[in-house]
Amino acid sequence: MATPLRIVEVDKLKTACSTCSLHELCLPAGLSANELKAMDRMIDIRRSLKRGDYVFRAGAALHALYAIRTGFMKSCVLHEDGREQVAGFHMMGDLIGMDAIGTGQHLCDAVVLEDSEVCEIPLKSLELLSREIPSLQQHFHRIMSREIARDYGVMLLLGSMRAEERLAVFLLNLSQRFAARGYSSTEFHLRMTREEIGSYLGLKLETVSRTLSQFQAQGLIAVQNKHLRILKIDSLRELVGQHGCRI
Amino acid sequence: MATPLRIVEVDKLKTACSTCSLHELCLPAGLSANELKAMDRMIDIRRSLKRGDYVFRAGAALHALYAIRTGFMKSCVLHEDGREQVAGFHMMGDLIGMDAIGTGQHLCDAVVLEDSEVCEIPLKSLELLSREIPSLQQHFHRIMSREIARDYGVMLLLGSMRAEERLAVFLLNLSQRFAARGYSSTEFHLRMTREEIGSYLGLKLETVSRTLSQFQAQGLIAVQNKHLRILKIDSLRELVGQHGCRI
DNA sequence: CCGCCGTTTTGATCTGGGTCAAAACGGCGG
DNA sequence: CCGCCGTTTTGACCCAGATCAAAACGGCGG
Repeated sequence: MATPLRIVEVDKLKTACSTCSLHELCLPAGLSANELKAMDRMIDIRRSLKRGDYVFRAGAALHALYAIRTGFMKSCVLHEDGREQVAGFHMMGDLIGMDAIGTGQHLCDAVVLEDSEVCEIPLKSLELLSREIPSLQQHFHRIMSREIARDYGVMLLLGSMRAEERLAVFLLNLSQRFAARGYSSTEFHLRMTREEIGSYLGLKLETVSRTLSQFQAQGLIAVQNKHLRILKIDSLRELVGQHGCRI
Repeated sequence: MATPLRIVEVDKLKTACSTCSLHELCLPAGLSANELKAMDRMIDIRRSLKRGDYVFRAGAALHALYAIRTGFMKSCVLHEDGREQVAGFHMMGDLIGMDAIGTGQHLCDAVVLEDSEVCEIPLKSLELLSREIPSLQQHFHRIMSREIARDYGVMLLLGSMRAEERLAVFLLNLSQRFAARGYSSTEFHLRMTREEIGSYLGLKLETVSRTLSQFQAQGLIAVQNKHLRILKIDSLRELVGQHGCRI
């Protein structure tokens, strides 16, 4: 919170979607070889970011959307009094910055939690290209829609789940996203602090800590500091299912 | 909750964006006369809906997006156990159904709270036309983005505001939306029950009722049943500002 | 016009999670 | 390798809002 945060450092590097291992997960998913080349021409800046950097800040003008190549970040909306509400955690393959298209101004900070690389996608170019490539257009719409769907899930969580359910949903979501990226679904590092988890889930850090300890005592997980292992994923699912949701 | 809900009744009526009084608020905002005519060809079904009807239901396949011509509705995601979480309230000029583009399936119910008319916008046609009309493409993107931005606001509300702040935000938001549609910003009918307000705000209906009574006792508003008058809008704004947010 | 049923209000009491406090941990810079 | 500072854990206590209960209201169908 009180750590000094550097303004983003720009390393202009040539990027190529066509050679990127994420291109089946990221924006160009499903494009032909030729279409990928067109994407390559559009995305020509890659930025390297260090922990604590901002990708963009609330209030700043929208320059581009950002596709995450590697790393981990959070986006958070800020209270006037300095408190923050984490609106999401983002990892490789995710596209961020879409909140700014409506007004031309970002409404949240995007803060790097683990050294990252992002590809800059100028909105104008994306619009231009998606007029020419229907499957890109469709995929972009799907990505925005999925963000809306995710947000509905978070509302459900914040609006009507108890602390244990929230934590279980959070862990299952991380697990599933790591799995989709080829990592272990049962063992991973939490890149964020208990306070950031709490902010995301509408809980205080003490409650997050206590609930994790409780899950550990119940044999559902093993945590030590940021290292987490899911031992009984089905029990976690049941925990959510009991008073859970259908999404 | 236990009221029997009819499956939507379809009245196929010819619609024309070019003659619709909402076209500066709705999807075709900013289009030329010729472009409006193209929109007219795309939207050829208008549906009349009665209180209690569903525009679409969670799990149903996406057929079209719906632009609200008149009326009022809520969208809600459902728990397995039957409880519901209201994700939003929608009124004329709003576009609903965008949550379904990602998966092709709706993930919430859209329930009519006040007799309504909606225009069906087939997604395929919208995609086709927005490839031809850049300003339509841009406006559609802005609308999706604004939905994301709205969702972030709701997360902030649910994640870190107290009951009074939540209610104040809710009333101010309704006020502002009615004003944008040419209605009074200080006097309007609440189309939803206390329970639905509570669900949206992550509160119980008793808390909503108590907090409204409290606002009334403080002279901030006058409520009788569903009729609401805002007496001191600035005091409401302050209430939010104190521990409030910057969006 | 009456009766019924869903909605709203208000009161009394309870509790999940917040708050305050302090100790233990752990990673990084020197 | 040590010391420091941010993070995490755990305990004790508190309170905003939930829950339970019941009365008042109001609109609609007969």
